[in-house]
Amino acid sequence: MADNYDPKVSEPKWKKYWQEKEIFKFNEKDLKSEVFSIDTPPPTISGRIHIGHSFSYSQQDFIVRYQRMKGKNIFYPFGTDNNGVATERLIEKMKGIRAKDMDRDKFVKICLETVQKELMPQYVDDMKTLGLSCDFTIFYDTIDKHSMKISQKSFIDLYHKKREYRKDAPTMWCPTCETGISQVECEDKEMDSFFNDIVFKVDGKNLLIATTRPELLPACVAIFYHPDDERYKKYKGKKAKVPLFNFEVPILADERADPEKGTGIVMCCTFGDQTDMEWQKAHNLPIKMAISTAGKMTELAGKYQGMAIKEARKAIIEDMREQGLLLNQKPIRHAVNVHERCGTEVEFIKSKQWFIKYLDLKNDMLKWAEALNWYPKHMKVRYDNWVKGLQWDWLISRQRFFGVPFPVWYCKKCDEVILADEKDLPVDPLKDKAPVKECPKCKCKELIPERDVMDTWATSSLTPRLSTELVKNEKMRKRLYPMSLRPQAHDIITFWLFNTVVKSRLHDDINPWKDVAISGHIQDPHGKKMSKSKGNVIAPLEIMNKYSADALRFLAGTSKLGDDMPFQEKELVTATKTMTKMWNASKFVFMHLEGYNGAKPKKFTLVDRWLLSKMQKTVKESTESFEVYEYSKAKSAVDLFFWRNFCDNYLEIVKDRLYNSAKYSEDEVLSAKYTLYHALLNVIKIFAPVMVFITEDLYQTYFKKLEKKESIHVTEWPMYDSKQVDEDAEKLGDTLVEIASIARKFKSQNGKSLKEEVKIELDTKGFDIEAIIEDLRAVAKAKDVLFVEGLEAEKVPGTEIQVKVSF
RNA sequence: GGGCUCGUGGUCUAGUGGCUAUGACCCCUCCCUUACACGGAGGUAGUCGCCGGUUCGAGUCCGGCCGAGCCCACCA
Repeated sequence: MADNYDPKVSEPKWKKYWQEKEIFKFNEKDLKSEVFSIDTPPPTISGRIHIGHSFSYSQQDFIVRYQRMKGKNIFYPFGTDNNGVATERLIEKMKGIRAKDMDRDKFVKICLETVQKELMPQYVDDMKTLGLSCDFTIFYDTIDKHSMKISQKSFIDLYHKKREYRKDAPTMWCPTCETGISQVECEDKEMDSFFNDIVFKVDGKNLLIATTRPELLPACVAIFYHPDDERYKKYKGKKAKVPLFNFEVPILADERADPEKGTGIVMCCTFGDQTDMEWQKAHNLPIKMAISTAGKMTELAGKYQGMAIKEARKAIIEDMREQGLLLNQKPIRHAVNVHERCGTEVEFIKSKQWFIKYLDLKNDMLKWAEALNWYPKHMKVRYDNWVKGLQWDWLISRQRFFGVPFPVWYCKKCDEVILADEKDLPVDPLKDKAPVKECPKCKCKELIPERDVMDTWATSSLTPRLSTELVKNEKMRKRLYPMSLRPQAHDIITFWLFNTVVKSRLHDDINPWKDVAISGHIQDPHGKKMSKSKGNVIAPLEIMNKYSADALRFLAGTSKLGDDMPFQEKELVTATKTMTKMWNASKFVFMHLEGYNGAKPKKFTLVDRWLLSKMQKTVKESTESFEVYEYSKAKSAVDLFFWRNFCDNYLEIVKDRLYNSAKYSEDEVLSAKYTLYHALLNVIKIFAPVMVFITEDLYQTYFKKLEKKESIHVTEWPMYDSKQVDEDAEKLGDTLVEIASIARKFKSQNGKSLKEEVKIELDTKGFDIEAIIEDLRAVAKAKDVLFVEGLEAEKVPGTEIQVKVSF
C-alpha cells in the first residue's frame, strides 16, 4: 500500500473500472429485486459541466448509491435536454450559421450532430469524472427521434382528450426574436422612462391619465378607475375621447385600478401588460393590436404605421406636446419585463398558438401534489403557490426552428386540424406528407403544415416516459413507472416538476413518481447567486483538478437537502484531510489484519464492545437519514464516528493489543481484529455514496478478497444490529476515554510528549472500572494506576470518579 | 407586494424543550508518540439577530420586528 493516497491516479482508475465491469448497469431481466428508478434531470449541454450541475448531480448520486447498496435494481438513466432556444443559439454561434437561412430539418441535423459529436462525449466524461453512477447506456436527448415520437404522441393524445386547443390569443412576445415566449424566459431590467400626463376628453372637459406607453393609445379600449375612488365616480357610464386618435372608449370601474398610482385613473390598451389582458377578459373588451409581430406599429396607428415602438412613442409625445395634450412629464426608473436572450422589452401580441387546457384543474393539481412525498416537506408550498396563482393555460407553441414539430397540418380552406398518424411518428410536417390527401371536412386538397415547434417544457415534462420507454421488456417497464424518485433543484419546481406532474396526470391519471427530493443551490462564498455576469462562477473541473472529485462531492454532501450553501473552499481542505485520515487509518488496520480470515472471537473485550456499540448507532443514524434522503446527516454521523471514536480513541487504545499481543490472550487479540475489520469496513461503506473513489480504492486494496463483491458500491449496506448495542460498555468505555483525555491534557499543558509516562490516582467512588484498567494503562502510558479513597482532584465528566495525574 | 428558507464564537456550520451549545477554518501553546507533521494533544473565542409570550425550563415552541438569500407577482 502506497504511503499516500493520490486521487490523480486512483480516480481515473476506478472511473474506468466501473465502466468496464459495468458496475452501474441496470438489470433489465431482474424482475425480482425491488426497483429504484430515478427521473434524472436532463441538462442542456453548452460546454463543460458547471458547478451547479456538479452539486445537484452529486447529491442525487449519494441517494442512488445508497439505494444500490440496499440491494435494489437501479434504473438511473442519463438524458440531455438539447431542445430549445439555448441550444439553437449555441449552435448558431459555434457554427456561424443562422437557423433562418436553412430548412428546419437541416438545422436540426446540424444541431444534433454538433451536440452529440462535439459536446456530449466531453460532457458525459465530466459526469463520470465526478463519479456519477448513471447507466449511461440508457440515454435520450429531448430532441432525438425517440423523444420526438413520444412528445408528438403526447400531443396527439392530449388533443384527443380535448385538452389542447389552438387559439388566437395574446401571448408574451419578443419582437426581436419574433417568437412567443414563456414566463421562464423573461427577466426584470431596470429602465429609464417617463410618466406622461396626457389629456383625454370627457364631455369636452379634460381628464388626465398618466402613462409610460403613449404609443399604445391607438389600442386603447377602456379607462378604469377604482370603484371607491370618489374623484372619478361621476364618470360612471360615460365615454372618454382618446387624444390624437379621437375615438371614444368606455370609462369603467375595477378594483385593479390603483388610486395611488399616477392620476389614479388608467387606460387599458390591448395589450400593454398582464393587467390589460385580465381587464380585456373580465370586461369582454375588444382586442386591438397596435404592434405587429415584428415590433412595428400597425395600421391602427394611422400616420405612425410602420414605426418601431420607441420611435412611435417619441413621435406621439411630440405631437401631443404640440397640441397641448401633454400636460406633464416626469422621469421614472422602473423594472420592465425583457426577454432574457436579447434584452428586448416583452410585448403582448395576439397570434395563433397552441395551448394545453388546464386552468380548470387547479383543485386537482393541489391534490396531485398531496399525493407526492416531498423531501423536504416545505418545498410543496412553492408548488401550491404557483398553482394558486395560475392565470393562463399552458402555451406550448414556439415560433422557432429548433424543436419538436407539431404533428399537425391545417386545411387551407376551413382550418380543420389534421393530425399525423401515430404509426408515422415522428413526423416533420414541413417535410412529410399529411396522412390524408384532402381535408376530411371540406374535401379541400390544400393542406398547410404547422411551422411552429413545441416549447422545450412540452417535451422535457415527459422525461419519465422518455427514459422508461427505452426499456424493451414490457413487464419491467411497468415496474419502472411511476418512478421512485425525482431529484431536482428548487428553482424549477414550478416548471419541470409541475409540468411533469400535469402531463403524467393528463395522460395516465397517475403521478409520475413516488418521491421528490429537492436540492438547493451552490452560491458564491458570500451567499450570493453565482452567475457569469457577476463573474463569481467557480469551475468544478478546476476544483476536481486541484483537490479531487471526492472532495467536491464531500462539499456537496455537507449541505442539507433543500438548503442553499455558500461555496467554502476550506471544506475541500477538510475533505482532503478526511481522505488522508482514511488512508492512514486503513494502512494501520490492514497492516495488523494481514492474514485475518474473518473469524469471530468467543468473547469481545469491553473496549471492543464500546466501539461496536457506537458503530451500530452510527449505522442506524446514517441509514435512517439516507432513507429520507438526508445524505448530509448520514455523512456527518459517520464522519464523527470515524474521527472521534475510531481514530482518536479506539486505534490508540487498541495499539497495545496489536503491538504487544503476547501480553493478551488469543481471543482478546482476535476480538480486536474482528472489531477493526468491521468498524473500518462499515465506515468506508457508509462513506462510499459520498466519497466514491477513495472508498473503492480501500475496498479493492483489502476487503475485496473476503467480501468477494466486484465493487464496494455493490456491497451490502451495513445492517443495524441492536444486539451489538451495549449501553453499559459505552458508559465504561466513555469513562476510559475521559480519563485518558485528562492524562493527555496534563502532558500537553506541561509541555511533555504524549509518550511520557505518568502516574494516575483514582477514587472510583464505588464504581467498578476493572475492565478498563489495562487499556487505560496502555493508552495513557501510565506506569502506575492507584486507587486512593477520599481523593479530591478532577472529576471525570459524566461520572463521580475523581482523578489525579502526575509524573 | 406575496411566498419559502435562513440569521448560533472573526468565518462556515450541527443542534425542533432539559446536564457546562456541535464540529470545522482561523489564532495561540505544546508534542517529530512504531497509521498519519497532508499529523497529534491542548487552549482562546459565542448575551444562539432584536423584543415580547408559553413553560418548572427555549438556540429549540408561539407572536411581532429587523436583516439576508431565493422564487413569484407587480412594474398604468
